[in-house]
Amino acid sequence: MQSHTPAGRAGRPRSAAADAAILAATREALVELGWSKLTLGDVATRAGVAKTTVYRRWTGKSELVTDALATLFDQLVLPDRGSLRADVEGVVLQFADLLEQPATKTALMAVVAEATHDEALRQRLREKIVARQKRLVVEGRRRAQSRGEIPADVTDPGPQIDLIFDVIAGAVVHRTLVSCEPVDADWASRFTAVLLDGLAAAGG
Amino acid sequence: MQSHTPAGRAGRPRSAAADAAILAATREALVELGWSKLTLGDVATRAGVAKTTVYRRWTGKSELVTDALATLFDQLVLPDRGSLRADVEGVVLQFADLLEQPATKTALMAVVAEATHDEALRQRLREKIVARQKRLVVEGRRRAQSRGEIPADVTDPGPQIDLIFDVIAGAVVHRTLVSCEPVDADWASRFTAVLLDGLAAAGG
DNA sequence: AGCTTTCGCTACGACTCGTAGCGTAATGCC
DNA sequence: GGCATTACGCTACGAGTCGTAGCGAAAGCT
Repeated sequence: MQSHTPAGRAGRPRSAAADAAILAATREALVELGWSKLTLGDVATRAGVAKTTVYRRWTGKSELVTDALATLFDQLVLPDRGSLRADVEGVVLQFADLLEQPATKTALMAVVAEATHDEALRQRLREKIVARQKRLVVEGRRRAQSRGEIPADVTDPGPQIDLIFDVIAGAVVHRTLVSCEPVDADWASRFTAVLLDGLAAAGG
Repeated sequence: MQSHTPAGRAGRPRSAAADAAILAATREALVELGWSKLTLGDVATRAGVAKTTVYRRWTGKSELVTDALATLFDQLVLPDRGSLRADVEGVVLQFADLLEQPATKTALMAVVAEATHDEALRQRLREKIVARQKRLVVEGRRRAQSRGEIPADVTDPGPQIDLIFDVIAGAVVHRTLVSCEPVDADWASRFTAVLLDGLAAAGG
């Protein structure tokens, strides 16, 4: 949200129900209208609140959509499927499912586009989406190490984690949204094989 | 362009100079204003033409920006650096340079975002960008085969070409625009190693 | 020449923008 | 309970953009 209710603040507090209604209305409007035709006035009407209530909490369309998008990405989890390979395939398919949702794909690309010339929005995107989802890579690595599938870290794992994250997320996004081809079980299997074999051979 | 001059058509032909001026003005406006603040009226003013002239050739902002974007992507070539590994690193760095240009990054993401809910625009994107750039992968493979670095095709190479294209383009785009980290020589080297070793081990 | 099409220009109604002002509702503090 | 404070819904506003229409003039094909 744009502003948490300051602790010990006098006066009527912001309605949490209004926050939720606005975010839900934003996701709904993204599906029906897409980014460019989405208006904050329309979102307010759908949410059953006044337009001014939306503007009191978010400074603009970009910020609102970013927060609505974050609620969608937080659906992602890393189910334990028993092996590194199966875990990666699982997260690839799960991410692809998320990108199949019209609200997700429209919002993600539009926010990234706006962020290219808006430093504050870039920061928001990093905090609420990138940093939160990178946890999946960290967790997957940790699990694979505890299973003995990959060696424990000897050097700083940061760069490798970044590389893996960009390759997985980038490839899935690109195939789904730019090439407009489906990410099915076969593609996920072939992609995972290339990634894991490449990491094993190249040594990170 | 939106409409080629029909052959053997009577009357005054469309000005090719106006086409070029409009596309150049669009690239310029994308840099300064980004997608959401770019208006066709402003583009017309910058190009030194009337607003109606723009609307006669392109049906909307998305189509115009897509064509302006295609002129930027057509800068990409595949220099022969002597080995598959060097060729891939070269194209990765070249693509990263292209995405450093403000006009490219803003336009690419915005067009993809609009394309998620516009089938005609998706088609235009595939024709003018995706299909044209996939040639780089095809050419790189052909060269590597003629050098004997990889075996000649036994099965249909189509799926592998698609996979390679999405992994390369996706990873570079994601690192540059979503993670907002630079694609330098070190990253390109590590990425290329993972990709090529993975393809060699996984066998496509 | 004569015909056809494009060009620049102006104007138009419709829409969205983000903000301001009002009276009312809901809460914390005393 | 009463009061100060803040959020809320509503209405209205000027500014800006949208995409289109109509006009006379310019430019090129046959």
